[in-house]
Amino acid sequence: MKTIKEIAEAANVSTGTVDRVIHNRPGVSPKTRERVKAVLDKYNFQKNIIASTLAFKKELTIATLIPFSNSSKEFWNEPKRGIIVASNEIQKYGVDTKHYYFNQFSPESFIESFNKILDLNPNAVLISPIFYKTTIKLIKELETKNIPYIFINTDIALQQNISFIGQNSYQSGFLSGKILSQVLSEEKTILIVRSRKNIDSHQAIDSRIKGFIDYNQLHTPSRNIKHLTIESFATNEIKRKLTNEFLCNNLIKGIFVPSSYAYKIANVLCNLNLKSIKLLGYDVHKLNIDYLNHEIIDFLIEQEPFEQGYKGVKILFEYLLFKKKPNRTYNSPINIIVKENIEFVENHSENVLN
Amino acid sequence: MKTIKEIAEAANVSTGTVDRVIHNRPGVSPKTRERVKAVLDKYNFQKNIIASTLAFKKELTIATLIPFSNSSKEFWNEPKRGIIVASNEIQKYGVDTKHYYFNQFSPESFIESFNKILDLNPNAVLISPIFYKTTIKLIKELETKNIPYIFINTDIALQQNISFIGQNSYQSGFLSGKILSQVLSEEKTILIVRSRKNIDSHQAIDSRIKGFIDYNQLHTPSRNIKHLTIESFATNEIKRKLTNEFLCNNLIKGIFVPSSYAYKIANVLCNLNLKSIKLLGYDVHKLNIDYLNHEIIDFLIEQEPFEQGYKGVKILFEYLLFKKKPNRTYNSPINIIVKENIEFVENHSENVLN
DNA sequence: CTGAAAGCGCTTACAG
DNA sequence: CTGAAAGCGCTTACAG
Repeated sequence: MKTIKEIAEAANVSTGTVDRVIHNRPGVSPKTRERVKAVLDKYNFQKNIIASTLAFKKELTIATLIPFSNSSKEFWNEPKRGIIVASNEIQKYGVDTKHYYFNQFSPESFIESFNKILDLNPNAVLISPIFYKTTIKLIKELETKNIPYIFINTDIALQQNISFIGQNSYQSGFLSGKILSQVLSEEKTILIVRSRKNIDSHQAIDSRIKGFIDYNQLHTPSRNIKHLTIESFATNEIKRKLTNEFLCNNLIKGIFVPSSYAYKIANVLCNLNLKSIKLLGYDVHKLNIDYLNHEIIDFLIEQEPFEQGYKGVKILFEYLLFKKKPNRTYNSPINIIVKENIEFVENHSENVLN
Repeated sequence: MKTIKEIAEAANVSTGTVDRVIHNRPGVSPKTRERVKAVLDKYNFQKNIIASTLAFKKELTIATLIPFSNSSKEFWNEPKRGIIVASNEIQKYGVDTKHYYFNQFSPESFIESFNKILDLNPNAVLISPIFYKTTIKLIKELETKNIPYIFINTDIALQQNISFIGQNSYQSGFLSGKILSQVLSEEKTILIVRSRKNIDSHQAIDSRIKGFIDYNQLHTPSRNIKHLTIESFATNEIKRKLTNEFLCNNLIKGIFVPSSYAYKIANVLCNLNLKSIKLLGYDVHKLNIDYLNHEIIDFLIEQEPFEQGYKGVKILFEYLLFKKKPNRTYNSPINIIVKENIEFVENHSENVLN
């Protein structure tokens, strides 16, 4: 491995000039630039990143923006933990991180935090773009400022984000359709429960439902699928509406909840003593885990949210420091979690490297 | 963050002395040592690892020892890839890696490669200790030389390995029991197929079978479970023996293969036109994937083998450079893979960060 | 036992 | 446009 000094000697210039060429900085005559480039290429020069970060004193800053979680029981606590762990790792290499949060049910709070990031003027941004229209509008600011950004968890097509890390929602719904079809014969009815809140914000929910329905149309076409929309996830409302459903239709043997709120349904099923209903939901967090362990919730679909946060920060870090171009998409796995493997869900407990 | 220079000033010594104290090197009077330590503690000094690795020119070497894989289709190709990716990452920080392989059916080849590692005299070793007795014997050499080592994939209790990364085999068998029980009612017979080859080497296989049987005893106690042992995984032998089984016992509706060779059984099931048999095996590799996509294999249990190799190297790296003590055990997840989520298995395709 | 100084491979004012 | 030199924060011979 050649050093800058050796390159400089070979090209008959000073190390300062080599540095200018390597980083495409101005102040080098075209002729010299070409000569140095040729030597650089000849030896396939790779700069020593250790020496580089030691000498480079300007701090790099990465900003992150995800929904806040009130407690470790919630879904968003995992991406948050991934972000924090990655941040601690890259701190050693002189990269600073600032974390911003927003209320996942309030576009206004998203805007507010986003503006703080614009004021900070970081070198790169990680965003969970839950609000479609709001994001589209705000993201332009990053683009005019030439700040690279990455999306996690939710993707928004046609943006200039350098990468996306998250699950293929349609396919996860399709898989959910298969799982319930394996345990419920075709004459059993399945109920899909969603909330209005979700309708406004998460496109992911739509895709999950579409995948679920498509699976059934393909493989169990005669299955009856019913839909239930609730205003919120308030226990009373769920209880009343579910009771109605079961009175009208006692063929319902399975429930598909395409959001992280399966535990709310599970709670009501316990109440109504309907524990044999097969219940499939999304996301591994404390509230869901409790019902999974009692097999009120039978299946959870998991997407390694810790990894989404962790990988997102790491990708930005390598992009900034090593100019490493990431893939356009990193698909999170679609993991099937049941009582018997919940204990080993990645990074769920203290199973963390750093 | 204080620097060594600042600590030196505060303690009224030179930076060399501070360095000696930090690294517990000899040549410092007890009195001075205490004084410096006090200042170090007072400011909670953390050394700048960047500057440290730049100045530290002695190369660190990590050796790895896993079964070789002839092609990217085999299981061991994934831990190998994880090891390579991690090795490339830590190369930047001046850590060298040497990779050794052995034939997973030949203890002799294990010994041969192990001896090469002893000759190399590396700073740390990653091992997949497939052969119980052989490992026990050889590992002592590492201990007398005071070389730290880590196990991946297979654990051997009571050794001085600093960490183990792998799946809980018993629990994975228990989960397999549940999966087949969900899709096969209790009166259906299940066949467990294992090979002699495995009996000699893998304790993991025993644990998987035990877990599988325990689940059934607990939840479907009246289920009939049959055992079939084959000498090798030669197609002809499998075909003959399976034919016998199905002639004698046409209640067999499920097969549990507690190794990565489910594709060999799948091949024969295709031949015999017994595609409706539910077949569950282990490990995601090309040969199994093909049968999973055609739903001849219905389920595969996966353990994120890429991650085992990757994490193993990273843990040794952090142990050597930052003196970071790893957990005793990192449990690999027990992932359920079916046709509908195979595409998104972690790191399966080019879904890799580095 | 202790310190002064050179050096690791880059980056960055500064001078010309 | 270009180079000489100082400096990033450690580590390591070397001298005393």
